[in-house]
Amino acid sequence: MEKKLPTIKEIAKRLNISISTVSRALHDHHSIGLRTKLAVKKLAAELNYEPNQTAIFFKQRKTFTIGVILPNLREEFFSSAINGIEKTALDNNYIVLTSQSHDDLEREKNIVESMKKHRVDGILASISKNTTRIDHFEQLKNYDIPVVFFDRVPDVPDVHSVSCNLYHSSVEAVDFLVKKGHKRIAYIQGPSTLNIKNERLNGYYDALAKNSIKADDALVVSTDLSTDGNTGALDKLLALKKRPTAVILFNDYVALDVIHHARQRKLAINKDISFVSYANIPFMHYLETPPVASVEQFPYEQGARATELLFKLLDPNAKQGLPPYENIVLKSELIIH
Amino acid sequence: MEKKLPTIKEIAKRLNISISTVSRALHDHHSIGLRTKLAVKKLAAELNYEPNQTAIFFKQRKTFTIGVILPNLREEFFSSAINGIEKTALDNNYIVLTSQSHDDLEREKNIVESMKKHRVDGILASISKNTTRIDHFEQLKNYDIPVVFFDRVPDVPDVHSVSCNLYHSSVEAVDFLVKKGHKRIAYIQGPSTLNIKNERLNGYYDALAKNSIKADDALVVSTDLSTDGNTGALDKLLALKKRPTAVILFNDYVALDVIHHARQRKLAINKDISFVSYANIPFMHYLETPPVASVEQFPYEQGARATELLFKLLDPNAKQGLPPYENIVLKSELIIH
DNA sequence: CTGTTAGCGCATTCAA
DNA sequence: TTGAATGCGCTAACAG
Repeated sequence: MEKKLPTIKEIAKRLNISISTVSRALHDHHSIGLRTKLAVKKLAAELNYEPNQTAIFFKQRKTFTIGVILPNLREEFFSSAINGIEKTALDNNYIVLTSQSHDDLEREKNIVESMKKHRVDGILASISKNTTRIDHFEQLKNYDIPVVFFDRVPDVPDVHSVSCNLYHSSVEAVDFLVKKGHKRIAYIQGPSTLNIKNERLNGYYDALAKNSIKADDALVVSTDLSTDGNTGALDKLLALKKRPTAVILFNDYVALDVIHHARQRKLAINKDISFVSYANIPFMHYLETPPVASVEQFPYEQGARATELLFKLLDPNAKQGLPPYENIVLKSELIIH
Repeated sequence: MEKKLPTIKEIAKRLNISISTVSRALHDHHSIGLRTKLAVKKLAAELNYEPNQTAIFFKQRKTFTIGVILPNLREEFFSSAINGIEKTALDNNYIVLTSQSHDDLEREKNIVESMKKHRVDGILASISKNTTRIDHFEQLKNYDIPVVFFDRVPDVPDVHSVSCNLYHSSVEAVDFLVKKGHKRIAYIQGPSTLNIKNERLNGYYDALAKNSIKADDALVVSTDLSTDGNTGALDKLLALKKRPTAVILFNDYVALDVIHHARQRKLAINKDISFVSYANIPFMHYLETPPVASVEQFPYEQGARATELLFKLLDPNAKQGLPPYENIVLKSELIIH
């Protein structure tokens, strides 16, 4: 039942010329007779000829495909990043193979293997929260598959990356809250693996010091980003004799759970307690009581920049002049709502 | 700088046997000597041999890749669908190429072309709201690329599809509101292209009749799904002398805008006005005043079922017994919150 | 049980 | 300006 698609061979036969002539004609090779060229193109159009990309991929050792590995697509942060990636990729005639790790390291490894098998030309990755070692990415060097990490980047020197520096916004966040009159400012941090550089927490501590507020270790709690972890973290803070009046949250998804939970515990949000968060996803605006401020991390730009960097790495000409490892750092912004 | 990966040729040379013997050994072909087989496998392991998939794709005329075309990934509805698709695909050793049409027909066409070029084995699609003709999908028949539509399916008979019948839930939704005491029940419908079968509206009208409520055309308004369209539709209803006390909304994304807008207009939600919606995305639970009920459309299952159907179409053995066009219809469920 | 051969569709080097 | 020949890595039909 196989349909037989036209090939250059077919065209060559019909025109009684050689395969290579057809190939050249279709590629507008300089040394080709106008007559034959036109004839070839005409017949090609008639036959509805289209080159078999799999053959070309095979021959060129390129698939014009980039793989994207990220924790999940459910979070608007990552779907925005995908938009930036897709845009840049499509502009370069590349196509995007996306796969979700669901924050599972084993899955992440499988995806890498699968993408390697499929011979993607390069990979963009935002690592899972359980990824501490990146051997599965490192091995790709043996296959000439460059990797650019974005947003969730591993804390090692010898990788390419695009990320957002959250330090200054973290300072601003505390400043903002202090200016609003808050003195007991808590902080709910994420898993340590995503926090290695600790920009958020360092900013938090530095800003407290700057504002002459004594840091209180009881005010810093952790979540594993699960709903239980998120609400549990809030509960811990609410159990303190001296409750915080403001809480800085690891990101907007933590914020969703925490704000929801605070409502259920009958707290008057923005009165009893105020929240600041990270990510600034548009969705939050639908909440009746969104965080009073959120740190914009520019997912679209991160995705786009990471893709551009990957293309630079993929370009054999430009490759020479590149520094061994490029680490692009965007500046986050505190957005007051 | 090209790294040279080991090939079966290389293995053959080193072992002084033929290429085909190596190939067979690696595939556990039955007629192969145990000694040679082990030797081959041993060397293959040592050399870190991995078959070049692009060569195999080329030879087998298969890429083990399925393309997914959908309006966007931002909506949790579609990212859930992707999860169902990814799961099923990965279980079958397929990989998923996803692309967003952003509800733009031209883009959708480009994606189809691009996927065709990349020789995906099959395509899953949820069409854009501007897609009225599906020639760009139809032509894929000439390339033996089967297409299965899901959720947003074109209203033509000769396609494979998986969708969710919303009629009964629509009736239930009205019944539910009537039972709650509502008599003026409005309906905000989506673009006509996504509404061809009109299951929502038919259910609405039938249920009104069943409950002896006279339908009022002024209570049925439309949105193009943009934020302005959504809020404008509500405004139209609020401008009526006799305002509705309940509104059924095309989907949860319309609901987000409408509920937000209603709040801004100082309406007491669930008191002045109540909402019922479609999609039942988990995100809505974070709202302080989510719709009182929502119709579950099972995106994950739709994705999974559509993928299974696609694999059936891809399977040359099973293909024989298939009906020419399969249209799987799931039953939606009204979920009371 | 193993080797030989051909070919998938195309690009490309070498000859003419 | 064109053609012939080669090979990319692998599978499989055929032959021994």
